[in-house]
Amino acid sequence: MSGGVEWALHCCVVLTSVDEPAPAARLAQLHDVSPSYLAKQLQALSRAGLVRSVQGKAGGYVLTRPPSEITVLDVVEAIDGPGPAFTCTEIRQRGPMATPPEACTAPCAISRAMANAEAQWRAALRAVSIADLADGVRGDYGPGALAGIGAWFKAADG
Amino acid sequence: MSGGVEWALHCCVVLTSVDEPAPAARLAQLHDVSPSYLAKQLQALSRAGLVRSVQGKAGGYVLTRPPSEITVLDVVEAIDGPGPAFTCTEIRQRGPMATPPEACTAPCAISRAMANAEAQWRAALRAVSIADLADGVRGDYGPGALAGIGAWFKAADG
DNA sequence: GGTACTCGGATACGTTGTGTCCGAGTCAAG
DNA sequence: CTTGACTCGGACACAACGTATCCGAGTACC
Repeated sequence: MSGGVEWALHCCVVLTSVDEPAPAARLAQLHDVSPSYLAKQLQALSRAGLVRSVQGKAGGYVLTRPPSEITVLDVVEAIDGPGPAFTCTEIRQRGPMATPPEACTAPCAISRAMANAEAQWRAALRAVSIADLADGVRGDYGPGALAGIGAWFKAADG
Repeated sequence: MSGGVEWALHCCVVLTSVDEPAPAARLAQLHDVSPSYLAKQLQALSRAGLVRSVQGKAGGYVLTRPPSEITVLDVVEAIDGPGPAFTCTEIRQRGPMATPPEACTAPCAISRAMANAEAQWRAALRAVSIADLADGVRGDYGPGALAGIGAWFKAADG
């Protein structure tokens, strides 16, 4: 899985606690990661419609929906792509003992098992929202953690 | 995910219906895939202890356990590696607003959500055995399908 | 003892992910 | 209205992993 997913999720949680647009460079400075590469991930979130970009002097990124309406699965699919990780090549239709195509209307047993497992995975990610993650952070480090980050964004530098 | 997982799973199902050792070249011929590359996957299965290789003139691969004792997860981990797909970089400990290390005894909320989803995925794969896959194939194409493949292995050519 | 067949690891190639850069567009200020 | 500076957006190199291949070591059979 792409490592940029972690960055994108952290950025979404941070965007929960800031009301003004947050520039990509500032988010990169906060997490101490490559600004150029983080910009790429935020562009992907923008294409997926999860965040909205405002340009100009005081521009940046803002969430398009309330955090409770954005699931972790949305972010993962925006970065890694919506396609399933396992792709069936239909090798059962190849070779000397190939299964005839008329018998291949339904996916094979292997494909079904993998698809079912991925469905479970997606369901678990769909059940968690960005708001839930923010609540988890508050529960771990206290309510002041996210508030402090929100205040840091307004300050000149860190 | 590595595409070789599909090949390995198909090979394990086929090995269910053959009692004599099956050479890698023959399995590749059956599936119409690259013999050299399939050999690499079978070597991975051998290292994981799922199959045992017998050398010599009538050599090949055989399952080390009954098919009901080999799970799909075992095969996936043997090919793709046992490590989790999502790896937490602990970026919360970096940057100007870094979380102090003494507060990072437990994984962060994001890491927990991803780990939970992967646990669901693994559980689904662990619940399906190679014997279950073979039963599914028999249910789809009739009992003669796997038996025919077993007979094909004894024949001279296909 | 010879032979032919098998696996096993070491070796190139291609694609995807990673990281970076500069230009187009836009809002704010003067 | 002009200027300016800051923002995003897409296009451009680099690296790592997955893909594909080959030849040598070992073994059972003849």
